[in-house]
Amino acid sequence: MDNSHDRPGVRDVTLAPADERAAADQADAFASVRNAHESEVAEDYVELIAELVDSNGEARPVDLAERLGVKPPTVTKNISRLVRNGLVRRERYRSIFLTEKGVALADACRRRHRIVVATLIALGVDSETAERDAEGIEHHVSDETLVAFEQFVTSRG
Amino acid sequence: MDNSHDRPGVRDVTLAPADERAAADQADAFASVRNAHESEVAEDYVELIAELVDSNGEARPVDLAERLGVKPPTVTKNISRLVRNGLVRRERYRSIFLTEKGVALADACRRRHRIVVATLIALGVDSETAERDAEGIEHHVSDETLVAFEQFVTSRG
DNA sequence: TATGAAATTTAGCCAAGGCTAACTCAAGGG
DNA sequence: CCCTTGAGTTAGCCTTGGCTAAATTTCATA
Ligand SMILES: [Mn+2]
Ligand SMILES: [Mn+2]
Ligand SMILES: [Mn+2]
Ligand SMILES: [Mn+2]
Repeated sequence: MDNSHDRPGVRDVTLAPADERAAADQADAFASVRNAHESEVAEDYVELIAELVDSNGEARPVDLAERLGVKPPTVTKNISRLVRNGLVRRERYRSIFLTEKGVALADACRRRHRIVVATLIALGVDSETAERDAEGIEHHVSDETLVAFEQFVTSRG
Repeated sequence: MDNSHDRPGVRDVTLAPADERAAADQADAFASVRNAHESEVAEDYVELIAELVDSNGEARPVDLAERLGVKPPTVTKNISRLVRNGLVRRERYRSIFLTEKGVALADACRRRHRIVVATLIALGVDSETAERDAEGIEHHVSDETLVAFEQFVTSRG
């Protein structure tokens, strides 16, 4: 299929690698998703810790576990990773608090969460479903897409 | 802390269970996300297998690996799970094909994928970013949200 | 202040989904 | 017809993030 006349200036040479390019782009997209997965737990935890600190003055593992729908040992294990990554501070058998880095991440996540929920609602999704879907969607919304969402929700009262 | 008797209006009766309700809803949302994660690989694989069969007449593990950005042994292992779940058919050292169940899932996933991409583009996201973000977002879009997306993209030419 | 309940952590299990190294198989060219 | 080469698989490793059971610690209160 010779379509070199379709795009003057673009030679057939581009055709063979076009497939490879597409494959590479697709691989990149999948890699991005896998990458996002690695940050998901961290993001949800710091977001939730920030919420609990705001409303309760502290974030207890037992409350995190209840809100996340997991068992306390799971929280302990995941918190250890957050400590390793410098996102939270912990004293044994006591509550958990965010480091500065953790606060920064939490703020960004909360903002993104709100914008995603607002966008879904603006698109006609009911608020319960919006909240539920947003919890997963948020982690895959790039900065650029977030800007588009923001534009959309603000540009309509 | 038993304050069940000093109730000047709403405070105690509604607040205590309201919190639990909110916590339970939140836990449900997180559980949904974890659940979606378990289907993600299956969805991406059958979607990709369908695409490869359409364009190449067959889906070879080596091509799946290239498109997914993973190594061949990873594909082999994941395909084994898909076989276990009745989504694909395989003869050793040969190509992979979808079962009826796999075709059904692939069709649904491809449709959803297209709608999510179209929605992002309609919201002003450029098509590369839309494609990239959609690869992750799609798995967290509920049926109801998908309907809203569909409405949105069709109701604007 | 002693004790028991609740919270937290530890230990040890599991499945998913990545990887590399090494092996097996299929197929085409010489 | 063999042999090389590339595709596919197997074996075995790792991390993540779930779980249960059991140990440990804190804290309220009797
Ligand atoms: Mn989330
Ligand atoms: Mn969130
Ligand atoms: Mn996907
Ligand atoms: Mn997809």
